[in-house]
Amino acid sequence: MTLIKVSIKEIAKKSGVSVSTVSRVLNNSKFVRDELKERVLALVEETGYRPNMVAKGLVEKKTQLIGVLIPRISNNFFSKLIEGIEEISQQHGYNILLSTSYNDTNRELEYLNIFKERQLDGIIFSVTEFKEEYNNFFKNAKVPTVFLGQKLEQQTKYPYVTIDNIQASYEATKYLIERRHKNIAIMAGPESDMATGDHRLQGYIKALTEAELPINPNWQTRRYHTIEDGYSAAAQIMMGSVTPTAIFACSDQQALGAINYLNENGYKVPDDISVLGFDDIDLATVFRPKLSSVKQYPLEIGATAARLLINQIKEKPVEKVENLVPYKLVIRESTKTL
Amino acid sequence: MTLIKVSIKEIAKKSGVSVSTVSRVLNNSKFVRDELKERVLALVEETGYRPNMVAKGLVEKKTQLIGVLIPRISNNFFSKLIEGIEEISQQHGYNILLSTSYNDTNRELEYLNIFKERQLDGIIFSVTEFKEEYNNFFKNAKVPTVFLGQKLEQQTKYPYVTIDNIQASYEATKYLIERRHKNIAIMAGPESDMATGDHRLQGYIKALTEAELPINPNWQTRRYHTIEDGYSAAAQIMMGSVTPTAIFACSDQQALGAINYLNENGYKVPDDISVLGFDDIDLATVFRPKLSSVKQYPLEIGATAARLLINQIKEKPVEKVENLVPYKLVIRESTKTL
DNA sequence: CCATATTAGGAAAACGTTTTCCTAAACAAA
DNA sequence: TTTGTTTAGGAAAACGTTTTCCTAATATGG
Repeated sequence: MTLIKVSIKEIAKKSGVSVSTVSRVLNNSKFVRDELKERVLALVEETGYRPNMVAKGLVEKKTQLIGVLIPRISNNFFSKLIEGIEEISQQHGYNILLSTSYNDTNRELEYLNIFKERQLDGIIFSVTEFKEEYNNFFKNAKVPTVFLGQKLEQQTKYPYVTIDNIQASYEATKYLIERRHKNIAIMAGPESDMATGDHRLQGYIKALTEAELPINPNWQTRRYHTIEDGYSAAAQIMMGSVTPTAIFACSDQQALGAINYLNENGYKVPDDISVLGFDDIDLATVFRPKLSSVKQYPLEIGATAARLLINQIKEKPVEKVENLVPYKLVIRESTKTL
Repeated sequence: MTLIKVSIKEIAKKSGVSVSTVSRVLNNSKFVRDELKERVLALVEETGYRPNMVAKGLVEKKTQLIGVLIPRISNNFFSKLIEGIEEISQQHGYNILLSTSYNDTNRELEYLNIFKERQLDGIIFSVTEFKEEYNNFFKNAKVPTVFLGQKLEQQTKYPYVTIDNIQASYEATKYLIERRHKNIAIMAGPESDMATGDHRLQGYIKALTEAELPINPNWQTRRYHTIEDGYSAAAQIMMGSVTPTAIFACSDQQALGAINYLNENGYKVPDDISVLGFDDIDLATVFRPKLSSVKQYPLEIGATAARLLINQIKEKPVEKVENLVPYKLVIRESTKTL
């Protein structure tokens, strides 16, 4: 801010009191006569003076700033997450410094170092993959931190918030099984993504195993959560001689890509094949057929993370390391009973 | 950051040089002997020392931080915008402080004041409506600023970046006219939104006028850019005795809502009625019919804004106040020739 | 009325940097 | 030699706050 000339000194001089007194008035200490208080306040009003938070931060050793590190912002799940984080943070007087990594390790580490240099009060870090390099940072810098999506390996002291991906996927698969599907494919997240890759795959396998259904590796794909990858994953799955009657896509993006592929290749959804998505994006209900999906509440996840972080910053004890946010299976038109 | 103990003083003491020398080494001034330089650098490496940017900011009077104020982040247009801003900012060593206002004036002003207190180096402000209150702030604080979407009233000194909404809407409407549509409705943004409300409406009227087509107020709605509002706007438009053969929706959200309404009420898109959207969201191609739309490049808009802002911060002269980013009419399946 | 406790408010230190101002050494020029 | 000019690097000021440490004045208790 180039031209914020007025400092606490001016206010002090013009109102004929000391700098300390102005500070006391501003931080409403009770030990100031009403007369002086009014004189100071009048000048603050008149000049439009606002305390310099950089200076304040330097002496108080806190910046009221929290760093949010996510893979990318233009993914609606993450932007809702941010919305939740921002809302709670703002209520508690914190602002957020936004950083996106595109899952690039160097960029992640770079931002973590920037967070350190900038003396941020806390970090919310969305991790998709265990990377050795993280541990090094968190071992040295004792910053209040909340992880999103999953915990960091061996990092038991920091809380994390996520949905129970294994259980959610288990329930979703079980739902399909209960609707008499026996040949169920899964389109999981990429290998690098533990939560939406490994974990959801685990839940799927658990449900199939429990129901004593065969597990067919040809019906498992690991791809990115994009429409294109959903499309190609569906193509791969439908290539075999035996085709599944249901596909469980681990994101709505993939589900939509899959439905596109299926429609283009003469399969009717859900008559020939059911498709179940994950996330329940806003647009799930405007598609035809309306998409069945495992609904997540990213706003709630973000808000929870922010609350946990602020508690840590205020040095309240960490109550729970694992914080699970609910999810909900929403059945619409893209799945049917066999 | 609670436990970043090591400061420049420690480094100075341990390496047996003065604080000034350490600072000089860190900012690679040439007037330091190689021997000392190496000693200092070794200690920096060993201790993992990182300069405190808060202190640095205080003396240098710059924070390397830019404030971004947008209506909401969970709208894909804005999150892409941020992506563009972040990319450029990061390349130039700036971080971004993210603030969302939900178009609430008080919240906007609150954030502007926070930007001031935090001594931000610059502001990118997405404005949808002219509000008197803004001028007051920008009159007093001479901060580098770039406006997004449109200029601030009478605020000629600050650059703004946007697409030419009037022209884009004019061309879109003209396209429909050329396809022999004579009865064309428009679903514009809310009254409060100049750019996607007023401006696009103006372009539409201009095209109709030029083609000497009648302008029917019953075929103009002003609603929010949501699926629901698109749905109800379509309902309103289709209520009259004469129905249009084409609807120009000023957002894809509204277009999708409209298509939903139309489908549910027995109209086929595009056979009975054409629908043209705006924005060209990622999902435009996965809908059936694939959505025709006026494509915007929010990433480019964000990047441009960031570049303009950084130029201002570096005190380069403002070259152009109005900065127009291209758009493109993308015709797919939801519009057809009569 | 005196001793003591409380209150009001100023001076100055502290926060962690950069930068200005010096001084001393080294070197070049006369 | 002497003088002047670079160069290297330390001491200290400055940035704008909060907070600690004082001191003086006032209030309280016996």
